[in-house]
Amino acid sequence: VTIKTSDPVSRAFREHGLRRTPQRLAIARAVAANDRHPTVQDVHTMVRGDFPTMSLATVYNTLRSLVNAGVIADLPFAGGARFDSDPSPHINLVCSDCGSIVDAHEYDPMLTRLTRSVSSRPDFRVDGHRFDFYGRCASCARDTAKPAP
Amino acid sequence: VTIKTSDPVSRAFREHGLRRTPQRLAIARAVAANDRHPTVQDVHTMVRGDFPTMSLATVYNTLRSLVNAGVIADLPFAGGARFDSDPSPHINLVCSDCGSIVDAHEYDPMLTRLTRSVSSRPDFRVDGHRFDFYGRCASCARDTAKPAP
DNA sequence: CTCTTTGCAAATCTTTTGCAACTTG
DNA sequence: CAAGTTGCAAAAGATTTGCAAAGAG
Repeated sequence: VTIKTSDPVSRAFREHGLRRTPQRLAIARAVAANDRHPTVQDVHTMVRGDFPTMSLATVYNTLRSLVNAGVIADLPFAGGARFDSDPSPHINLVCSDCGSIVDAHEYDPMLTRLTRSVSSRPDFRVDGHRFDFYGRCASCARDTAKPAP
Repeated sequence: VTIKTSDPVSRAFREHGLRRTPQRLAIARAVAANDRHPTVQDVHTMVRGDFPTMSLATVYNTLRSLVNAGVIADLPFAGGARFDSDPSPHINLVCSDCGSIVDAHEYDPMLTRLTRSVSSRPDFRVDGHRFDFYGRCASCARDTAKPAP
């Protein structure tokens, strides 16, 4: 299989010394191309089209590698982990009803300052972060507003 | 069993319409008295001294009720949930080595402003939050600094 | 008396691991 | 070649659920 060597995913693999197997690249690209914060199952489903024999364990292992390399971020939830293709500081708006997770970038400057500040603490060496708000997205709030008139 | 009716835990139960069974009060007090962000197992162990027959399922169910009522916050992690007796906005410093979670309150004013700001969004109804930094605590950073000289 | 909670066991789910065969660097 | 990966199946945990008995309001 010929593999493009110049895209962001390939570059990230190079920089982090990850082996560039077709499966791993497909998994990394699937997450990178998806801003819905997919679950492991989601990723497996996305990739299965091109790699029908790929096992769920491989998806788990690869996602773990990518998280350890800092290429993506994982967001553990009670019902299973979600993956965020953007590991830089931003807020996640998490809907408890429909499970949607939307990035809010309006607060990035504030969070960047905050991260810098916490990173300079002598008593803690920062290497990751997570900023979540939980609640109801617009459409779920609407649904709940007038359920049984 | 006679139950004090004036402490914060009892009050929270009243306000949220939770039944005040001895088991539930003990679980709530165990979490309230612990600032280490205990796991479900931790809570079970703490309460077993007084209630030897209490099952893990009861701990799970009760903690869920308390989270739903907003009395405590849960922090899902890959290895299981941790519980935070302080549901108000603050930063958690999570050590990836030893698993310690320490509250950092220096940033509370900033987070309170941030929370107010996000809460006023027309497209999202906030009812919870989570602000984590991951990395190494002082003592784990020290251990890693000179492992094999 | 009614509805909730408890305790125990079984069931579900998510995530990790052991291993042999196969690839990548 | 040597070390890292893949697939598959089994294992390990974490969390939930079904039910009958007990308890709270």
